[in-house]
Amino acid sequence: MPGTTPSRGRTGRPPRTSRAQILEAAWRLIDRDGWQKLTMRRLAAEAGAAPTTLYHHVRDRDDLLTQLLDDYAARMPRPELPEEPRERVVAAATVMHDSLAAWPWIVEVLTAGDFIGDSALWFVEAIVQGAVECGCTPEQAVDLYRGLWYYTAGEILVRAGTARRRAERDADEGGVSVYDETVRRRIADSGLPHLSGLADRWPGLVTRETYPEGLRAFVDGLLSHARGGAA
Amino acid sequence: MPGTTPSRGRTGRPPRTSRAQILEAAWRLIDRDGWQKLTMRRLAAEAGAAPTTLYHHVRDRDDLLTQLLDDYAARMPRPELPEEPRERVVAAATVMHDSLAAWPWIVEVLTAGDFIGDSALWFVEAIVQGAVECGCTPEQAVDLYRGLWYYTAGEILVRAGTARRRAERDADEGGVSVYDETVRRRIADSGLPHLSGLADRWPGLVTRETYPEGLRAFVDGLLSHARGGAA
DNA sequence: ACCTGAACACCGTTCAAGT
DNA sequence: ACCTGAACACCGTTCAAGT
Repeated sequence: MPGTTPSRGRTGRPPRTSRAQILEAAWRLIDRDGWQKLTMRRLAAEAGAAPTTLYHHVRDRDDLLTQLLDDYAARMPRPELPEEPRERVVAAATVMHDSLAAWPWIVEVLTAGDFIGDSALWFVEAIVQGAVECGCTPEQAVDLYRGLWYYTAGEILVRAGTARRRAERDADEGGVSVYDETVRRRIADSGLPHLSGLADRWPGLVTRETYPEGLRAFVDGLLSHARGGAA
Repeated sequence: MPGTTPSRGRTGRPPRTSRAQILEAAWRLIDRDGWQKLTMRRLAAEAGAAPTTLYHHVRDRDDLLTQLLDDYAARMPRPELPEEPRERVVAAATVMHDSLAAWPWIVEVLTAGDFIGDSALWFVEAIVQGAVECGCTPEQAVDLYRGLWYYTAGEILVRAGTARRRAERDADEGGVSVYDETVRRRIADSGLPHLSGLADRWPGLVTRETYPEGLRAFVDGLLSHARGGAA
């Protein structure tokens, strides 16, 4: 659906390429073809401009990705968070996770490209605040945030990779997953007692959604260590 | 140092390109120029062959990366692990982390490309075994492994990205880190009370090595949840 | 069998030239 | 100002042809 944001005062003149139009075309392209297909040349075609025109609005490809990131961060939901500090931490991390899981490529850009968008700093604040209210020192609160971010980013990247791989390898076939069967056999043939015993159930076990449980376990562990629970 | 592994029975004949020679050249290239520079064409040049020759030994670029992965996995240290099951889990995860942190690109390939190499399955086994001996069900043990892997992969990817970014942006400058100063100011100007209060210390706080502490906290949290510690 | 050059269909980016 | 075509220096991969 092009032209969702109408250009005001449209005349007969050739359309000028605006920053907003470029970002709009980029989202359209990502939606339709996946973010791997977001190249400067394809984006230019989608926006109806010459490839070189883009360089009047973005410094380079990295800058484009950063702008897309900020655009997305500005759209992220900002729900009311629970008063209770531990629940506040869990809720903030969950929002962060769910927002990013919808667009795993954002995390790839985040880790490879630039810093988190300013408008997404609020949940860092929420997590640090919750941790401090739970009795953490500022250092411990930042460590807690970092741990949760590593866990969250890793979960999204690993699961997105697995999902893509399964989809690619099973694209031709119908019915049973060739990918799952390959993995099952490798586990079964590993000669490792615990793994091979679980081989038949492995594909099911590793696709279960376990982020929320892991998050709560991690938060509890980090808070109890901060309170002196560690050796 | 080319030709570390001498080709047996060298004659006057033009050297045949072997799988081992290709992998050797690939490691040399990665060591020297970074893994981003590992292209088929550059690899061919490094190996002293035509680009097209590579396709006799690898199916495509993905296959090359998978072979490099297996090559690396086969070299990973396999230390004796502690008897005590909780320490066994921690030790196995630490080996996994330290091995991969030396070559963060491996994790990128792992998440984007193919499954973990067969020869690296032993520490999955070690973690699952330790968890079971701690009283976990097989499901819980696999969940625990997955959680630790997400945390580990995320830590490596995020920190490698930050380090590379800082290095790139500070390449020209000497002395004070421009990158650190940029981040400091963004935190300070965020208007978020806890974050802006920490702005001056932020660069130091987020570069600290906290993997080991986070790991122990996560393991404790997961084990205590598995024992019914959760709500 | 093993290797190759030429070719195809792409990239990101620069820059002088057009309006 | 804003946009462009031509060009540069790359990619991964295929394929018919050479030895």
